[in-house]
Amino acid sequence: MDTPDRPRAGAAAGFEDSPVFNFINNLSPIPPPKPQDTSHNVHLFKSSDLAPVSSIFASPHVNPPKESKLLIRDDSVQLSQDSNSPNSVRTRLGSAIRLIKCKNIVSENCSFTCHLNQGPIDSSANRSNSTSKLPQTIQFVGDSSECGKNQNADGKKDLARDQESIELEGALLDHTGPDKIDSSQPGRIVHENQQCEQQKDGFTAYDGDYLITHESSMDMLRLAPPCETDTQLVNETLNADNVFSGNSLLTDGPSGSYISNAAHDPNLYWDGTVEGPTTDYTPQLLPGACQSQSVSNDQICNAVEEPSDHIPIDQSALSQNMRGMRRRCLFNEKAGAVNKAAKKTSDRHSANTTTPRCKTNSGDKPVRTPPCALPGIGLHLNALAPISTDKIVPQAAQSSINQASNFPCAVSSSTSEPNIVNEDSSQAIVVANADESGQGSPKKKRHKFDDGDGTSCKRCSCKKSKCLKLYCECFHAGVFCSEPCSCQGCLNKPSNMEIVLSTREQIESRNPLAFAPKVIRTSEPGQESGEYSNKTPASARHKRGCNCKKSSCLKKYCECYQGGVGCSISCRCEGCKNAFGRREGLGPLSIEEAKQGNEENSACVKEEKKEDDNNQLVICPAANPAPAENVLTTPSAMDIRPLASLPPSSSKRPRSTTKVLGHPSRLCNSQAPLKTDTVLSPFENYAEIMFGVGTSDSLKGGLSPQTSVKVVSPNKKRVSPPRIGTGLSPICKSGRKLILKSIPSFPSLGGDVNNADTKTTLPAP
DNA sequence: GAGTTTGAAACT
DNA sequence: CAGTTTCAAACTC
Repeated sequence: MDTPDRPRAGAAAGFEDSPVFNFINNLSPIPPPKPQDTSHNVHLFKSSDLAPVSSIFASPHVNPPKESKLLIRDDSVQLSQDSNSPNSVRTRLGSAIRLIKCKNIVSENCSFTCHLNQGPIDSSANRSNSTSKLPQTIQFVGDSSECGKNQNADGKKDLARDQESIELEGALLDHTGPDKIDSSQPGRIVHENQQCEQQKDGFTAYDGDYLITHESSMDMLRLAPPCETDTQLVNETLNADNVFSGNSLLTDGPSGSYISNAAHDPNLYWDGTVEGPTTDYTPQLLPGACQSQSVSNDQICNAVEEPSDHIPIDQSALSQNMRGMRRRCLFNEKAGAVNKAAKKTSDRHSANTTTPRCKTNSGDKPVRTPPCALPGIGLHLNALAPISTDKIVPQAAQSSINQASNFPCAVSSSTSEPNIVNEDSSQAIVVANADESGQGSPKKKRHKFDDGDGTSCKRCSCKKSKCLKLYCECFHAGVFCSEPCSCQGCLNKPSNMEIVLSTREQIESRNPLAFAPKVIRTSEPGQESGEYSNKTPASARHKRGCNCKKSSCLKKYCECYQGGVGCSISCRCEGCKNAFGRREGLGPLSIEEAKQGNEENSACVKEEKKEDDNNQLVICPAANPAPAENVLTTPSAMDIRPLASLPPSSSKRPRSTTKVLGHPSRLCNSQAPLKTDTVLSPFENYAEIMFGVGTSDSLKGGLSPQTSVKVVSPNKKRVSPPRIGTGLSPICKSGRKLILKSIPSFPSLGGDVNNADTKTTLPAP
């Protein structure tokens, strides 16, 4: 390909002249020696495997439970200079970090030419000549008209379109170790501008990377077999820094692992796997040589699981990769099913690649993939299962937010801060994948996937609301719907970000508290277990109180009960028997009463048994509706409630280790006017998805319970928590939200002066 | 799994 | 703001 201007690694230059090199150049790619390894790989653009573009577009990336972790491989992502570009948007969906050049994503003519090198080059070189295949060329020609939409003169992009573009790009760019083409070779995508040199370490040896460059001068991406046309490409694959012996270059690495280095030029590396429509790609910026290294999950898996398959790994090269390796390994470990899951998912994906997974009918459930969490949106996501707060890629999120919010993309690439891929989110996704096999009823899924994390998919089953109303838990929670959802005609997808955001704004305008968490509770397990002496957690609070009539606040119909908090003055319930605390001077429930109430839920009984004697102290937090002051000043009172007393099967919100969204009590409202402490931004979770759930360094330390205490001081001295833009309280989510200030929301709530402290660089709306 | 109940959300 | 309708989750069978 046409990359005359690309700098070449010095080593590569010298190597170029070597006879071996020439020989290699003359060699045709050979198919991967070990097809069985392909199970870990995703199909690469086989034309048959390629889903319709629409399908690709249709697949959101948030909360993608089905997305194999192979897709989540951007262990290290760094902002490049490109990220500074207004056009550059990094989104983090699910665990994947995506650097997106919005503008350049799709070329004007929207055509992609992909040259796929199917065969790895055998390091032994001698054997390479046997079964060579010609590189496949795949061209995608999109609707130019639509493509044009992406590039509005005013710079405003159709968000959805961008999303599509992103996804499309991701799909195209994601290189894969296609099972069919090259099982072991995760392709490598290189942004056209990249002058970076990509190389594979000896460990991966395989040089069958797929280089994708923009075909057009601007935006086109091309997959080209490095060995094919031009020796330059091969040379590029050689990294001066790396010990890249000619042999290694030729070495066929079954694992197909590769590491791309941007030794010379901070350029974008589009590093991802292509897996049909759901493929998640991970563009990576490699600002520094050898600093950014990415190892695909499957590669790692292979390395870990199937060492025997690998050619002896060059230690030095391996060492370079160790970080990524370890991380991924750790990831795998956490995943529990780890490698197995990975394999399964990989296999599944492989199988899936041949089948269009997206349904176009509104009635049909579109295939969703993170941030969810995720994740995918994943993100989330969907994904996004338990996302650790400490590992996030805020920049990406910011970019996403900006884009979504029509904010000027002002992502600062200056962020030297290494973007840490949210391993946990990845993990979550993996777990989700593992669970994927057990797709049962929505309820089962709900419980199964429910991590209690507000960022995880709520597994809604909306039919008429299109998941754009508060009826939809996902929407309400601020997460994109994802695979586990059984909703119909869902519009709560990253691809519809504009709609989603606008709808949210609309709802918010009607009711600023609409998206406020129903219950806010500390996420500290210890706190919930009555460990309140030192750690006074943020109290569970009522947002607005329930209005129960028949349930007597003893069932999950009752928000309060569901949130594991007692009813408060703000409630309008009748015959309140809330085990967690009755409304209005009803006085604390006796243990018996509480138990009785809990026992109405069978699940609750078990937990009741777990309660220790301390329960008596704990049970009635809200029972005595303390004066507002008390509530504010003695937040711990409500927190005292034993974990056991939580609504048992309240699989969704109340979880010991997870934050519970709750109602800011009226008291809170009155006194602390819901200023952020009690209200989460409606966009918060979306932001989390995109941001990767709050992850500022400050947060990495994790907000200790003490932090929460600071926010709501028992001394009545209110320490304004860093208010995150939209009423985001550190209390709410263990400090995961600090980065969300940029998110426009809750204007009414925004009285907090702390807003000025926005950590994000995004301009407020 | 289908139908019912429930209460929040949305609507008027 | 109150009353009604709509909606989806929770619940029951």
